[in-house]
Amino acid sequence: MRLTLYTDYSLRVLLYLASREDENVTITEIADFYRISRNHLVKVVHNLGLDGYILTSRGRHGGLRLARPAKDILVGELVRSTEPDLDLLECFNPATDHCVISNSCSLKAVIFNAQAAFLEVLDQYTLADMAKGSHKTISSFKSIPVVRG
Amino acid sequence: MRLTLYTDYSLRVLLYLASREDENVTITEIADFYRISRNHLVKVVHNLGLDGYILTSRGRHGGLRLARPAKDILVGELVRSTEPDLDLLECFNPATDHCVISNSCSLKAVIFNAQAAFLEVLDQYTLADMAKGSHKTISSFKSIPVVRG
DNA sequence: CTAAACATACATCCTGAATACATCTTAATT
DNA sequence: AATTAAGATGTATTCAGGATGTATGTTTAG
Repeated sequence: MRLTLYTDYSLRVLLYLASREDENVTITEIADFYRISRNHLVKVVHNLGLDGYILTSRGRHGGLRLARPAKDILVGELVRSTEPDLDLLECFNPATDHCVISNSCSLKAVIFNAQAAFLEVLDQYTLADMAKGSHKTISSFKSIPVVRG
Repeated sequence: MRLTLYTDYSLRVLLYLASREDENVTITEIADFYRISRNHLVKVVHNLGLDGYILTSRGRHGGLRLARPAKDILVGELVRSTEPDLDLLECFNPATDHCVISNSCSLKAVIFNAQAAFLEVLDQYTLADMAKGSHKTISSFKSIPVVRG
């Protein structure tokens, strides 16, 4: 159970852009900052563009910027759109389901509920929340209050 | 973001055993019932034994049975012990963390919170809850009430 | 002693994520 | 018009880990 680097990078790109709202930032700058593969970032950025999260411009002085205000982008929304596979169990998808007790099994519903809770928490935070808190060290993971503004 | 078949099979084995409490059941019987790889199940079962979920006995008339009452086994507990990797982001684990902003990043905490919510839901269900409901078709995934007995 | 069961260690296959590479298109600058 | 700096796009390769298979050992009832 792990999110792909793809989703991780997507979040980081948006986080970076949020800290530079209304500026043009290049892929190279972001890759250098995080010290991650530029090649991989290229695709991440490309798809963020296709999904409408960022505006890209080619040519000299081109680059990226957020297409929407950071406070209007929910973390959960992004995760849903970048994570390639959200089927925690194969029976979530009729096309991949081979379980013989699938249609009388309560396990599926329970795991699905848990996933819904997971995404609900992510939907309580906006990109702006993240960017704001990004320079405050988190001392404990046990309980982080939801703060909006 | 998906659970391994390993976890899936672990849950199914326990579910099967719960429906046959205090009987000895063989790996072959379970593999045949679910029509899944017996070889894979062998390892699943072996580790369920090591983790104290089931009692195994060799030799003729050997087999498996639950080591504890089904009502005392939480789904969340099992998932935690069978899922090989619960690090949703690489920064969750200092050994794999390469993120340069890791110690000032609020993203980690948010994802961690979401995961906690996920596991909390799973902790609201026991194996007995699952087994009981296993012959009742779930009509909708949207909201399943927690029912205890 | 034998057959039926789990125990255990390797070996292999396969998928998909991660990464690299090459080429194209666009747009600002000169 | 040429150059250059940016993203767009498709293909290829690498690699890890999950899924599965094979073989052999060990235990125990009959």
